[in-house]
Amino acid sequence: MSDLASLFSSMCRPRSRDVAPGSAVFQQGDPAADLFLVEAGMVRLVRYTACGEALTLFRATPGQTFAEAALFADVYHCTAVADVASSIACFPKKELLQGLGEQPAAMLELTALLSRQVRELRTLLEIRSIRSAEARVLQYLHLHADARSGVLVLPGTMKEFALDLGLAHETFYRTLASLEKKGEISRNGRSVLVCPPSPKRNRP
Amino acid sequence: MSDLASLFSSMCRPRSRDVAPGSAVFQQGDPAADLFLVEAGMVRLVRYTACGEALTLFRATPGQTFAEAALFADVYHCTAVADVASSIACFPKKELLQGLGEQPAAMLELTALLSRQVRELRTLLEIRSIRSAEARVLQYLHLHADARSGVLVLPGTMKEFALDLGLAHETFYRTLASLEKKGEISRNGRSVLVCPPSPKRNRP
DNA sequence: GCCGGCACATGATTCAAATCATATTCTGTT
DNA sequence: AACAGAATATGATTTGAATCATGTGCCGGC
Repeated sequence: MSDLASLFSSMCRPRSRDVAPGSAVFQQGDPAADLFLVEAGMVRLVRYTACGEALTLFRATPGQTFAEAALFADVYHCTAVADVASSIACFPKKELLQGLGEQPAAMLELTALLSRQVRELRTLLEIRSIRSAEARVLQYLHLHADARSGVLVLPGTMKEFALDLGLAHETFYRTLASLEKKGEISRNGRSVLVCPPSPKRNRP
Repeated sequence: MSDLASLFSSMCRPRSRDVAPGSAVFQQGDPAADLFLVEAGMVRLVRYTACGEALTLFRATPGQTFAEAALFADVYHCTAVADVASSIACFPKKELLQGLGEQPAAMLELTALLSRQVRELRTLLEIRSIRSAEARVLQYLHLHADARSGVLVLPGTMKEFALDLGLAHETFYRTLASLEKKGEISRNGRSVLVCPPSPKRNRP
């Protein structure tokens, strides 16, 4: 989604690194030296509480960057572990900061990207507070479908997608089927057409 | 939370503006001219879909900024309405952009703030995907309580707080009571002490 | 000081989504 | 081509949070 990846790549050449399943990319408290991009596999960010419990904060999947906050911190504030064998690209923080300092345009672009991310995340949070599975899915579709055509091609697998929506995948399948039966959408595999007509009035 | 407010204030003097209940601060499609800070009341950001339905994207409460994305857009991408009489501060986008351009330090600070917001929002999303009310509340408390003392003073009313967690307020009251009975926490009004002992191992 | 409204609190009931189970299709691999 | 594994899909059952109801106590306005 976020094109932090290409922004980073434009400013420094990353090193590639393989991570064995179960091993850590970095530990909470380590000096923050690099930012990362998942190329394959999955990396989970966890924080350990005083109780010794592990709390998952974020799951980074291929194409996603993680530890962006390292740019502005001395040490990593959480631990990154790979549950499955993964491949990641490492961008040295120093080089990125230097690049940003020299290229105000890049800095501005980074700020714009982050700002867009904030907006997107807030939207996701708002969607998550919709109780009804049907309303939630419909809301998401409406917000993300192409405004003109009403078409949306679901990125990744539907299973992952359901997880992003905060639904069990079974519920997601059922909901899509139900929406299609009601004529709210029509589907063709991963491609969904959101039906525009029937203007309703609801102001929650 | 976010100190975008003070950053903005340091760079330009805002105009204050009162908004009548039910009226709009700006409309989707209007030229993006200002960023805003809620001083009193509440402003709701909504987007209208092709179907004519209104979708709430975000609720800004006193102290929160909204339409920050206006910095990087030509037009507002959503509509801002006040359901109750509200008072807002308006920061001209032009002045902010100029200020940021002249003060690289301020730009860097803005970037850091946004980066922190992204992290916080991701954490909230991760918390929201925890099904069990008890686990969800406990997770939140662990993440936000003071690391040393384990103390957390709930901001705002408990009702609002429950909403942030994505729970019905009744469920939140019950959950707190249940956690206290189990000895996981102890409470004194809005001040909660998270009990640190009993190290457990769970890696979801 | 009285009253209205709201936060706080808890009990009873409902209901929708999670879960468990099972089957089919698809995809990639040997 | 045969196979394993995973995604897709749907049915049956359970569960736990939402909802409805009701009550208490606190605070601000009159």
